[in-house]
Parts: sequence; structure tokens; C-alpha cells
Amino acid sequence: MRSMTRHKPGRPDRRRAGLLTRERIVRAAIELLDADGETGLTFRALAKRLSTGSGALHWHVADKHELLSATTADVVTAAMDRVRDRAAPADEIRDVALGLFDAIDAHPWVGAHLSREPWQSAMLQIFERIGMQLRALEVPDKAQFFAATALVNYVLGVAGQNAATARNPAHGGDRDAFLAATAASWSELDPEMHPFIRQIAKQLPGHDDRKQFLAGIDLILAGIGLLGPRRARR
Amino acid sequence: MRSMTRHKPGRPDRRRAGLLTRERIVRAAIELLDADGETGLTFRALAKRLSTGSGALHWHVADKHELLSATTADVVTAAMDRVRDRAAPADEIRDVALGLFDAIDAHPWVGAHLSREPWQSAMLQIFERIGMQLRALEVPDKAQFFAATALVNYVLGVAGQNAATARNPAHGGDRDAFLAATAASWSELDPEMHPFIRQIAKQLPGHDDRKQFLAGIDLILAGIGLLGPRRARR
DNA sequence: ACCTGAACACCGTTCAAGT
DNA sequence: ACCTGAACACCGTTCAAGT
Repeated sequence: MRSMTRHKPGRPDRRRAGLLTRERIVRAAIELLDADGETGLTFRALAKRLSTGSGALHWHVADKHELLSATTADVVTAAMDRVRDRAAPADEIRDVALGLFDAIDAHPWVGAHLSREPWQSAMLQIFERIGMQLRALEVPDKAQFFAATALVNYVLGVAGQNAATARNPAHGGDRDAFLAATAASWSELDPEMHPFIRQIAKQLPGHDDRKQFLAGIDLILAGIGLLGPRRARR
Repeated sequence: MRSMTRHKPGRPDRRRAGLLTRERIVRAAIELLDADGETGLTFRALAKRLSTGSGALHWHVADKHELLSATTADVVTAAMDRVRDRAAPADEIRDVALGLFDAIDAHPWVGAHLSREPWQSAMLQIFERIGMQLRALEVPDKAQFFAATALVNYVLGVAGQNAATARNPAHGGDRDAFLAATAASWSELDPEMHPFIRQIAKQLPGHDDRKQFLAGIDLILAGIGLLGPRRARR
């Protein structure tokens, strides 16, 4: 088995299945993260899966931080590439946001890393895409920066929440059961101290995360629409 | 030294300095987190600081997760208590948001834990306070839930960013140097790929995080103002 | 150049043993 | 009831030694 990975010197054949490359490492790391969550990704587990030693991984990837950034960039780039150009800038912003939401929904660990490492290339891609749409919306120059930041921060906030919810082992990953239990515990809170929480507890079961996420985006877009000469489509 | 911590049986004297209590543990943990960051808090370091064994800590605090939740709740509660009631609901929302911003600025690790554990009591406090102001603003009932969620998610997003920035060791914690270096590297990006990033790079040095944070809150409040019968003050 | 895997310096948590 | 601290089962990372 191990001897199969030997290859003649010179330009290495990168298509060879057994060859250890950064790309193969990142792909395996993503599989591990998806299967076992953030705690499932260790250099030992990764080495085992790739039938190699932990030192070999460190030859291609400096440290765990770099590994997580690479996996995150991979997922975000794929999600961004999937977003098509739209005629209405506000629609494209919605698509970008939803694309990220869905990507993070499928890979919750991305949400955690994205909010921990905001200066990575993944963030730049998101920022760029949103910023260009704000330009197209003719948001005033000075406002574009903070408008983009507001949108990105909101997305990151939701991303972190989703990651946390996915990580939460309560009720064995049964989302409906989790929401029902949360709603029940909220309903038992002191009415004096927590009137609002008790009120929204009723809306919690069966509420649509994705729709709620988009409603927040629309709220910010509506606010942005008030800034400039041209309104965000409403 | 050790013998000083002995006390007679029965109701323990909780004012005794040497006595190990959950409160004292949490307080010491906060000091450790503030001084050395998230990686600085270990049960070993904490035990040493309190001149005890790690097992003693686990007697009072189940695990690290609970310890972090307790420290976070401590800081958030203090910040919320500092916010005064305001006549205009939108102003109170701004004060709540700024209070959180400042608390997280002073204790960046709070931002990280808050976005990782959104179902803790700290979050409930924030949610409650913001929700009541939305009621006062006469935001339609059905919209209150997602309006509050949007605000909270935005705050969490910024919180995570701040935690990440504070954690970033680049330029030895010199924020101005960090911003200048980031702006410089952004200016060198491909103009075809990153026109927007290059544009905002100019605005990056010397920009005011707190002001930008508040601008985002105002954007969301403006959007909320369009929802209901009564407008958020603008 | 690339890989191996033992070794190092850590973790959180448990638990028999003490007081 | 509360505390001690060694022991256990892990980590990420390094590095001499191999090919």
C-alpha cells in the first residue's frame, strides 16, 4: 500500500491518488469537520485518514490555524462562485447573503472560523462582492464602507449563531425538539423579568431561520436605501 | 498559609479571603482572561493563582464551558446594569448596544464566547432589553422577533470581530500600526479583482470602530422605523 | 524534497485519598 | 463537605532520522 505512493523523481504527478498535497489535506479536513464537527479535526485523525504521519501534514500546512483558514476559504469561494450576477444590486446582495447562509448551514464550522478570522481572504471576497453592489446602488461614497461593514457583521453574527446551534448537542441534533424545549423553558421565565422573551417563545417553534436571516438583510438594505439618492429595491 | 484557610464547621464565613467560592473563581478567571487572553485561562493557571488544586475548581465549576459562561454573564450583566433608562426607545437601544461594545472592547474574550453560546443567560438579558424597546417603538408584533434578532446578530457579529482583532498578535497590539499595515496590503490587491477593498483601504487608518458600530445600529433602526406605525427617531 | 513517528510540552477532567 | 494532586487520555508541534 505504502509503496504505491512512490513515484519517479522530477515533476511529480499531481493526479496520483496517493500523493499528499495541500489540496488533498484540505479536502480531507473538510470531510472530517463535516462528519465530526470542530473537535473532530485533529492532526492525528487527519494523518490516520490520509495514512501518513502528523509531521507530513505540517510539511504542507504550517499549523492548525492555516488549515482552518484554508478549509474556510474553500467553502466560501465555492459559495460565492455559485452566486449569479443579478440586474438589481439589492437582489445580488440578498443572493450573496443567502449563499453564505446556506454554505454555513451545510458546514457550520465555517461560521465559527469566519467570525474568528475576519481578515482572511474569505472575508475579502464577501466584502468585495457586497461593496460593489452598494456602489451600484449609488450609496454615497463615505457611507459605502460602513454599510458594507454592517451587512458583513450581520452575516457574521448569524454565522456564529448557526455554528453554535449546530455544535449544541442538546436533543441529539433534533432541531424541532431543541426549539420546542427552548420555547418551553422560556415560557417558564419570570414574567416580570422577561416579558419579551416569553412573548417570542411562542414564535420560536417552527420559525424559519433562513427567512428570518433574510428579513434582517432586508432591514439593513431598507436602512441603506434611506442613505443615498437611489433607494434599495423594496 | 494553607492552615489559614481552615474555618470552623457550620455556616461558612463567605467573607473570608482564603475561602474558595464559585464567585472568587469566576473573578480570578476574568482577571486571567483580561491579562492573558483566552489561551491564558487554564485550570492549572487558575488553580495556581488561587493556591489550590485543579480538582477544587471542578468542585465549584463543572467544566470549562460553565466557567466561560459564568465569566461572560458577569461582564454582560454589569454592562447592562450600567445602561440607564431613556425616554426615547431608540436611544436606549443605542445605549445597550454601545454598552455591549464597550464591555467587549474591554474584555474581548466576551465577544468570542457570546457568539459561541447564544442561548446563555447573557444573551437573554440583551434580547429582553432590546425587545422591550421595540415594543415601545410600536414595531408590529410579528416583526419584533426578527427586528430584535437582527440587532442582536449585528452586535454579535461585531463582538466576534473585535475579539478576533484583539486576539490578533500582529504588530504587537498596536492598533494603528495594524490598520496601516492592513490598508497597505489592501492597496496592493489586484484592481480588477478587488476594486472595492482598494477603495475602502484609504478609509481604514484612523477610522473609529465605535462610531462605525453605531452607524450600523442606526442603519438597522432606520430600517425598523419603516416597519411600524411610529418611526425610530432619526 | 518529502515523509515518519517518537518526543515534548501542554491541555481538561477524574478520582482515590485526605481533612 | 470540601480540597489535594497524581493519573488519564488527549492535544498541536517539533525534529532527528529515514527515503
